[in-house]
Amino acid sequence: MERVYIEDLRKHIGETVTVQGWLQTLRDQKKMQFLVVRDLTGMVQVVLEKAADPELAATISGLTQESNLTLTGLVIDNPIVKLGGLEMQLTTLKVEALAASPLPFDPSADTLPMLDFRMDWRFLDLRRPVNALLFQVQTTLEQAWREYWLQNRFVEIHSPKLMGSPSESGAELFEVAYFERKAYLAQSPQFYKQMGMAAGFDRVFEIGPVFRADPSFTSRHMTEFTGIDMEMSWIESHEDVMAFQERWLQYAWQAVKDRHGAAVQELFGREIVVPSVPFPRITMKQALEILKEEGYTLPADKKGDIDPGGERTLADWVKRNHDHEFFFLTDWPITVRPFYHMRYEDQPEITKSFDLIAGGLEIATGAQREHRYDVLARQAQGKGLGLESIQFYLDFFKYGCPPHGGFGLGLSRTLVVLLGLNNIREAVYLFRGPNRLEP
RNA sequence: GGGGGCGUGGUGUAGUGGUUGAACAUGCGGCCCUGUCAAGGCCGAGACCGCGGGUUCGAAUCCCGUCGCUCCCGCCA
Repeated sequence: MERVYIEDLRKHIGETVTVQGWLQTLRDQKKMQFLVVRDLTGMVQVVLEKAADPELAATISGLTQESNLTLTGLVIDNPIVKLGGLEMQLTTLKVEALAASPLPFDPSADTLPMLDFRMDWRFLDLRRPVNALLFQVQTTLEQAWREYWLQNRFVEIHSPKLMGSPSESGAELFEVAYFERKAYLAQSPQFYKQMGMAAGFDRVFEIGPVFRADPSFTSRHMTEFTGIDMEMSWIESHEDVMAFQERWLQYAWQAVKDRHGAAVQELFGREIVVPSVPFPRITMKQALEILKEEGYTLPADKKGDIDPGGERTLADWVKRNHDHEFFFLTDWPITVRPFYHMRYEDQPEITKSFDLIAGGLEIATGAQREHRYDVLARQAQGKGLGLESIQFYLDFFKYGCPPHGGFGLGLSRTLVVLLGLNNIREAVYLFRGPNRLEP
């Protein structure tokens, strides 16, 4: 018999159907047995009058919580049942897998173990409906982004994650044994997505893993995460990139609201607010003035950078003055930006760059790139980089590469902001950090 | 890499020097009751209080070390 999803049971009142799922609760009474079965779409009460089938009743008595069941029975409307006002009268049951007991923890309990313990048993943690929803939201996000890219003539690329030489800085790269020599895990597809511009692809995007060997112990860092990267040609400035990004984000927020708005409200207690465009833009110069007015003192050694506390203060200011959850922080000084960011002709100390701050969290960084070979080489040297190690990259710009720019955005950080989570480890399938390589 | 906090039955917590034979909730096992529904009732098993050392007549409780977790800063997505 074909499987019916629990959320569709009401369409089958009076029919005998099969559902498959997990035993969440068993109430084994003297004459009756009640099973609460959960699948990805919901929960249903299944009943058996023990006298009607003593053998089946005995099987049910031996079931453990979270066992996998295939159940067939008659769906009946029953307003007395608190769970959806219907129930299934069991006729046959197949135990697909009996769960060991006791469980390390009960995924349906009110009080949850601490995050680190749940990560040890992530597959149990992911059985919680709230987590199933989180990954459905993630799927919708990625689909919407892809739709928007495809509507705008983007091409998807998959760049290598093994690299022969430390490229940008070298400090934050993982080293791996590669036959007789060393290789490095890519900490960004930056160079390779720019190659797509030199290749004449005009616009490319990539969704892929990114590795950072930073020993960071915070609620927003991981050593491996999924990067959302794009690059577009023939732009006039980083403003074109921001204008694209805000509409691209707006489109995805709308898709999540349309498809999961009600569920997110119910399980995360959060309303999805589709942001208006354009997002507010604040230059670094303005930001420093705002922080001064707000009475926020930056640490002395910031060299024109803004710390997370400053970013949150600015986010509050934007919320108050523009009623917006997002803002672009633009025009960063060259001291805190990589060599490939383009600089203003009339302000050589300032880059045509931006960060996107959402809910006080930095979720993306972008810029117009320097596409002129000579200027790029000079800027690299100015940063103290040896040209030999990046010659393959510089070559991209030697034989005609159009003006271009792009951004990199963190997938899990975006989910943190979208769903109002307090730790990035809640937002990722399996967390990787300095002390976490398992499971 | 720097700083703060925490570490008690499976899980979440209480207890901060002596009526502690370490408590409570939940989970687990057994029994009872019941068309139940976050079910209810009774009984039971389960921790030598992360680990090592020290102070003290006496340490889960104080001190030192160590390991683990966590948050903040730095760095970034």
